[in-house]
Amino acid sequence: MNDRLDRFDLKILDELQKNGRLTNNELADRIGLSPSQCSRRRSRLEVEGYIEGYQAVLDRSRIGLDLLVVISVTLAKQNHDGAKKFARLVNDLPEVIEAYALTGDMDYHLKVAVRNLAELSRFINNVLLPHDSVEHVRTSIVLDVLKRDRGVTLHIT
Amino acid sequence: MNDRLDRFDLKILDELQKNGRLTNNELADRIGLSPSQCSRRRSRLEVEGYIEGYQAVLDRSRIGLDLLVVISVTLAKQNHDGAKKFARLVNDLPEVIEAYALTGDMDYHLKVAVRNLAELSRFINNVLLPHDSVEHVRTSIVLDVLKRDRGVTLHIT
DNA sequence: GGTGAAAACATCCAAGA
DNA sequence: TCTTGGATGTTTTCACC
Repeated sequence: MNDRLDRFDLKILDELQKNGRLTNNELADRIGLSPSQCSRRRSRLEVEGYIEGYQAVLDRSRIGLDLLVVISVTLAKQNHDGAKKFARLVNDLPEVIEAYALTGDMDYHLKVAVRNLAELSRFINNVLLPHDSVEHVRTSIVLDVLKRDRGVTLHIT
Repeated sequence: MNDRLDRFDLKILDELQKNGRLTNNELADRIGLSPSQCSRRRSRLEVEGYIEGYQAVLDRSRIGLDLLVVISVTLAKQNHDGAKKFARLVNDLPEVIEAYALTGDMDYHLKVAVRNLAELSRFINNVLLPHDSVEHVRTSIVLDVLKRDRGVTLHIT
């Protein structure tokens, strides 16, 4: 699995999770390797798929998306390809940031960002509920973000 | 709110969400502005807080974290500063990627990444449940990721 | 795993639209 | 006021050690 990653590779991944725009010079300072070595290792980590990409993280509320909600969705059982249709749906909906299929009764979780309650209401009643495959939804509003996604913790020896 | 963002700014944010390591030259090609203009605007978007940072996105399963789970946590009601203690706890736990306080009965949602079921079991029984403030947990395993977080959709005029 | 040099890039400033 | 193009220092990357 990560047998091919030594402690330098792990440190590079760790630093790039914290700041994805670090230069090879800055990486070199932080991990104690030459810049060219960092360049080569980083490029390898990208090519071999350890690094899937780099993302700018935006302040959602700064651009008007003040409401974050988690919507639990139950799909109708009868419809056999309802799951596929639903997957296509959530991928096409710009309000949906993340979507997971889960074990348990409430089959799906959607993380959704909208401007306000009016838009949330419109999204649920005019977009989600009318869809064939959707049987039931339960909406929970995010009151507080206790921990934001800053990547995984890498156990560096 | 975003009155101060014209369509070029929005396009820059959009492109940087998709690829956070775009150079100003690449940005310039994509949005039709000079590289120096892109540099200036990007720096302004950073300083003014529209861009919070840049993150490398890792392939979790490639580094051994094959299990993604959503844990719904109910806190004990009596303990008045249980919420604060819980917030501190989840921030200290490396397994927890995201944590939200929600409206509704199941008060908190944790997104957790672990190596396997043994580690999940250890995390729930030896870490989460023994904590004072935690009353009840319900664990849902992520069976499928329908949509990954690639940032929000910006409505560019 | 490091070095050095060439090419690409970021950033700043003077000047134009 | 917003934008451009060129000057200058940095960064990336490659061949080579």
